[in-house]
Amino acid sequence: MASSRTIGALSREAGVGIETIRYYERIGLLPPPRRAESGYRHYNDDDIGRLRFVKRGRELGFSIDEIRTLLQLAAQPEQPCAEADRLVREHLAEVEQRIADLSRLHAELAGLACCSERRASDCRIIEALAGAPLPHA
Amino acid sequence: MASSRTIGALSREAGVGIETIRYYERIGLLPPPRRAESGYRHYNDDDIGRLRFVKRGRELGFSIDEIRTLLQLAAQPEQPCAEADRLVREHLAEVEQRIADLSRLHAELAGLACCSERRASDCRIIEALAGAPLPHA
DNA sequence: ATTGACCCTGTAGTGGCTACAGGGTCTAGG
DNA sequence: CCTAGACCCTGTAGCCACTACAGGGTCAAT
Repeated sequence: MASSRTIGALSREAGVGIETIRYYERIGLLPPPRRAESGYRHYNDDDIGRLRFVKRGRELGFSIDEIRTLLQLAAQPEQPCAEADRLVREHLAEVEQRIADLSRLHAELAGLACCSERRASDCRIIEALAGAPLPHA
Repeated sequence: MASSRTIGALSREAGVGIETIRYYERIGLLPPPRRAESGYRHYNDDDIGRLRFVKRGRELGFSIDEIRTLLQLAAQPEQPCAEADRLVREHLAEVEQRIADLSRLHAELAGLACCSERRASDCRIIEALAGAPLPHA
């Protein structure tokens, strides 16, 4: 019930690296925690919650700035959350775009991987990169 | 037939930014070109080819170091191209992994975007980030 | 008293560009 | 011949989100 922990314990509990936690504090994403006389940081349960929120946001692909906004929204429970919704939709569109890009990429790469036995002069990979005809065998 | 162009012309022909071309030269990805007395860089047709090769490689998602390797392979036409093939297959696996990751992400985000009219205190987005129960409505 | 795990600050590096600042050069029009 | 404006040069710093030190201090157990 002490609910006070050093940065190492917080790191393990939240699954976020120590250096990353200090970085988040430096950029103002996490508030400066209480300090012991030694100068050691000490975190309480709210701090874990906040850090987990940040971690989850990063896993969902939000930028630090977007997470900053989401944290502010979370702290104002009376405000409507249209802003959060907008962020999510925007992000969703970006993810869809990236999936589409990667799928095209995948098709292109899949068409290349097949020439281990040839010499580089005939290599379809090299040809494709060089912009050679590549008449589809 | 002069086949000599300044960096600006090369930039337009290859579709690569001027600053990026100078950056590629600085890191040794492109060889230093001939210089006019004024100090201006002048590029020939081989240089466009090489730069286009690099551009295409980047578009296919290869790292600068991978492109360095591919360029070396392309310059040794008698070598078998197993190495190029390995690079492509490795890269293909990474792309597949990223598509899978993004697809999971997409599903998660899609499940969140739907609460514009609520207040932040009930917002499923905020809840999901905070690790709240989220009992699926 | 010592060991070793932990913590501190501050700085520099990563990748792949991109954006200046502060200058020099070249060319077309007047 | 002069000037405006487009182009080029070098060198450095910034971007994102960390990550990795270096060089020190603290704490708990033995």
